[in-house]
Amino acid sequence: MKLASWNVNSLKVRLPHVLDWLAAQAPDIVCLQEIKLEDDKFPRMEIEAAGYRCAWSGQKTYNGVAILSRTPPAEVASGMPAFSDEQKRVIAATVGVVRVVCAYVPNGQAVDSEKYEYKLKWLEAFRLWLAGELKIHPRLAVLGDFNIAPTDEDVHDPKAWENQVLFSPREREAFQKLLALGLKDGFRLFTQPERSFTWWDYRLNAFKRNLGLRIDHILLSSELASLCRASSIDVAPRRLERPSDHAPVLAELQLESL
DNA sequence: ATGGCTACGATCCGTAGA
Repeated sequence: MKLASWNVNSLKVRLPHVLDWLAAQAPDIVCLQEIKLEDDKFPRMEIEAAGYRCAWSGQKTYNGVAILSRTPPAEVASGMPAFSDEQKRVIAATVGVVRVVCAYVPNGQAVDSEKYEYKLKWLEAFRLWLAGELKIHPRLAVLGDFNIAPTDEDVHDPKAWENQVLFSPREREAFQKLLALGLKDGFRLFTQPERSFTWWDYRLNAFKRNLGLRIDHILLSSELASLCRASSIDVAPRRLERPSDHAPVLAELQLESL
């Protein structure tokens, strides 16, 4: 089973890229972030025609998340019950034997901003909610744009990014606390190329120069981590005309034994 | 030089992203 996460930065603009990518990679489950669509504008027909069923939680202009899967997503839930939020950042669904959480963690804007405090509060609520979800669903996969580069390896220039949003100590600590729930960073279960990133600024030719960050992640519960056979970042969509600024991250699970 | 792109919804610039 192939799982993927991709911040598409507007599903309206990126739908052709998404459809091409589904055909090229044939993932079983895809979590999308920043779809930036109201619910009634979701391109359900086009995605179903490509062989996927969908669950989504959208809003106008900002945020919005979706889960696409070959088999229909069941027990769909959006948001976190104990954290009321206008912003559509979380959707969860059961696909086969796996519980999937798709998350778009707040960006945080700048370390001295209100949005940064909101990000940290959001992450603490997320941690508490995931702790409960893990107890109910031992086969849990948490995919999304975390807007946190966990370690120096995940940043093209750690010195320059020191104390900046996306890499500040409090954010990285919040990320480690998610891992402390018993989740594993799927990408780091394997030896990976140096300078592996999932996001590159649109400016400064950042992609061509590989000036990126690894901020999109697939976190796996212990049970799923033990079944994970590969993980990678597909940079091909970032090379296309009018790309998302994020590339998809993938993980493969061997579930036949279940 | 505190910018540089891109998407969006508002108009022909401001907000937000990361």
